[in-house]
Amino acid sequence: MSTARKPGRPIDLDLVERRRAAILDAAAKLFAEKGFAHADTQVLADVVQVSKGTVFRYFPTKRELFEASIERSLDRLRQTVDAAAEAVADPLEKLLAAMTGYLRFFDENPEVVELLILERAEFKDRKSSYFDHKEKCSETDDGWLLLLAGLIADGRFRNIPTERIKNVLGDLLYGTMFSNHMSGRTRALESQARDLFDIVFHGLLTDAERSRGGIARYLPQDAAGKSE
Amino acid sequence: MSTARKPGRPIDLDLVERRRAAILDAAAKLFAEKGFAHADTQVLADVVQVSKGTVFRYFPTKRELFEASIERSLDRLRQTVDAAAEAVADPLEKLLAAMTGYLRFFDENPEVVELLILERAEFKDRKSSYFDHKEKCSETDDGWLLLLAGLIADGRFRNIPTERIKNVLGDLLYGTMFSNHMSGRTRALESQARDLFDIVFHGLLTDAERSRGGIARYLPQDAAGKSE
Amino acid sequence: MSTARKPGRPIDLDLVERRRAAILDAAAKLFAEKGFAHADTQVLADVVQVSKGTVFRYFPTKRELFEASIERSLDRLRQTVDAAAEAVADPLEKLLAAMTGYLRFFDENPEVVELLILERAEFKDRKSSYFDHKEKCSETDDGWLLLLAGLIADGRFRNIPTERIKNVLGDLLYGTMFSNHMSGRTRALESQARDLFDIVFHGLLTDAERSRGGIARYLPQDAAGKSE
Amino acid sequence: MSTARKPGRPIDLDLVERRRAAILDAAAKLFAEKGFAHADTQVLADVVQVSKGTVFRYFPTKRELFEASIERSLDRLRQTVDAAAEAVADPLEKLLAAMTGYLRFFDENPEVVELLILERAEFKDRKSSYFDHKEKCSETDDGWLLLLAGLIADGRFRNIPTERIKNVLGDLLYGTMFSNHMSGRTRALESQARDLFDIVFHGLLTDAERSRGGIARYLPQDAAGKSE
DNA sequence: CATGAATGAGTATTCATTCAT
DNA sequence: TATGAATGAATACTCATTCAT
Repeated sequence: MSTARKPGRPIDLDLVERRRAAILDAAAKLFAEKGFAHADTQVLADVVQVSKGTVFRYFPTKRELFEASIERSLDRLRQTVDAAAEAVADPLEKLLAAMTGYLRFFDENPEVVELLILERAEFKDRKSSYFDHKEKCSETDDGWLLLLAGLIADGRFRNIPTERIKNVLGDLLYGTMFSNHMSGRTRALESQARDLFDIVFHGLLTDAERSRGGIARYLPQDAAGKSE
Repeated sequence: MSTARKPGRPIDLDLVERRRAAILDAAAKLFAEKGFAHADTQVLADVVQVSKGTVFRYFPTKRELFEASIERSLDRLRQTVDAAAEAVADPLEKLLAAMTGYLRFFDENPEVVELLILERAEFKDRKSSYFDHKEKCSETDDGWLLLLAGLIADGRFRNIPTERIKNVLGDLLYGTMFSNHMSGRTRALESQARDLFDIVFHGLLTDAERSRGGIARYLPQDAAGKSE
Repeated sequence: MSTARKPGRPIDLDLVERRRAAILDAAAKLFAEKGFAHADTQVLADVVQVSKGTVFRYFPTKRELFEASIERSLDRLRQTVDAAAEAVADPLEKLLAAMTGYLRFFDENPEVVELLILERAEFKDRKSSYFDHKEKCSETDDGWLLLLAGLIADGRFRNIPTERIKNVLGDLLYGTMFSNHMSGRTRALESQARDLFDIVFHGLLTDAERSRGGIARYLPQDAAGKSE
Repeated sequence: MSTARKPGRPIDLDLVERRRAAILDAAAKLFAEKGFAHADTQVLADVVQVSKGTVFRYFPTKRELFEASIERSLDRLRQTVDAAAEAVADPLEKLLAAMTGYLRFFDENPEVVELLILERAEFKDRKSSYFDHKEKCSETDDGWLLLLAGLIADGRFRNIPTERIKNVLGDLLYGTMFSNHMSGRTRALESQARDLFDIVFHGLLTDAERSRGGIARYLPQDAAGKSE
């Protein structure tokens, strides 16, 4: 186990990792294209140029293969979004960059959307990997909540509970992403993002309407939201 | 020989309609619970208390059965939303009521969300019934666009292209609905809706930040949103 | 039961017969086209413009319907052949006419060949209607044997057992008919018949070869045929 | 790494061939007995003592299994006939041997007749394998036509177009074979063959009748056969 | 008598998973 | 460790036949 090489055929530990990745990538594409049930492991094996037996050595069941490929995709999503956010310094700009990065990731990796759909379609028992992943990240890293809190403290965001902001933004992005994918929307991503951000950041109401009391007046119970 | 009555057993048209509905309702629940492939037509027949043959008399293929059950669900969604909107007169209130109605429908009929997911998972070739339905309704009835235009004309909504508003609100609701369903969120629907509306109608930014120029300053190109 | 008409709606006894015939004719075509299993009684009912129930009133099972339609076809075959034979007086000419009539019948009614094939394919237990029919006719009417005997007595045919002649001619026609149908042969029927008759009536051998002893010399055992 | 030997379980090519043959033979018998539709693949698998899955590994569809089993039978027919013909030297004797071999093959392998019938009954779209096979063999090998031409040149056969002779003999055998099978004829094959050959080689007519002009006088048009 | 809605038996095919080599 | 042959569970769909009206 040391760095000292043993005689004979070297054990290519790296091969294992490369092969695992190759299998997962091919699996993601195959699942996305064919659906879970119709994705034939034989086809997968052919694509990766290993035998079916080998695929099952790496992933003992088709389901585990599927879960692993979704996990890998979500890791890449997180990395992409984080990278986009880290490229800028200003908190608000960071938020915008992250949101755009999120939409762009799914735009460029449409098979990941399919995986999310398939997971729910096939494994209703299991909690969605997407939300599971999201939750886990939140537990270990409340960076976005801090960022939102900072924006509020700086007087740039209205005083809305940060958790709530996070939820609404998350839902908006999630829905936009799905919507884009499933409806076949083809608008340029950047332009679409700007329109969306304009509305959610500035709100739909005019200043006049807001000063008149905003939507609170129309909501069934007046225990509505009290902000700012 | 006088009347148009043909010989033989008369047809009970009402029974046909009732049975069709019973099959579709049972099918929706079964599909939602088991997924498309694992929903056994024999089980369905047993539930509805008819023979398998009868099920296939009504719907010649499992797929057609599925599509019909989704169609029926979407019709019910539309009716629910329309009814909610028509209960109030003020345009803004109408909009809020419709949005709440939408979320409530899926909250009360969670199997419909499953159907939407299943449809995409199984029939990637077919355009999503949801968006198809949406599109068809838009073609024949641009009521919501008119309502939005009215709100803008009245100075209550900022001057944003109505189509864009509709898209963003649609995506927000779509995402929230999915999100609620898949993440198992359990918040009271009314409370959640109010929080969501607060953000999207009033915006996230403070008045101070808005008067400073809003988010336009942070967006990659300044062709951003021009409001009010 | 007399010719005296009773009051009220007349019972159209003829209708029964006409309908029976219509069903059988349509059935023959349908069976021939689709095969036994794939011939749908519903389709048959639609064609004849009666209900499925009515079809089953006339023929209690699909199989009986099939047998009846084959029986009807074979009756028509017999009539056709008999008519052709009766049109001429000379015995040899009669024979030739009958054989030509046989081939022409199947040429003009190809669906009958299909029925013969289907019967064997589906009902291996039952004796072939064709041979059954042939046998029955032979029992009641040995006209062809008499005719052959006459030809021999007249010194026109070689002295071969008439039963044997009948068998060989029967097999030759049966095979030619099947062969024509299944291989899609398109030669004009008359020309083909003449070629065939030439060989079977005159034989393949030259006079020289015959006078040398014919084929008897080449046959395994010399108990061969002793003719003339 | 030196030899071409791949890792993993080696392939037993011989087993594959033996198993293929076993499946085809069992299939031929099963089809012949039950008919195409009623031949259950599970039963076949049980007979061959493999799993149903294995049967489908060898033949992806029931139909392909059927076609392969018919093909195998026709290959065996050809071999049998060729072997019978090659056992003798004299052309005429060769012809007689081949014809007898043909009849004997079907006598000893009655299931092959059933396969031919089933093929037509089930797959009306496909050209009959029998005639297809026959055609293919004729294309590559006109041995029989040459043999007939030789017999004519030698003054043993009348001068009839060889193609025509081949057709008539083919039809006669085909019909005799079917006839034997379907009518349940039980005569000793050799005896039957001799009777048949006697007629077709020597003809039905007496010398006297032939010298009087043969059948040409009785045929509708006198463009009949001109022989010898 | 006629109708046609309802029944339910019968079967090819796919593909994850195992395991002998 | 890699291979790929073998396994067998699981399921939509058709259509003859029945029978209530």
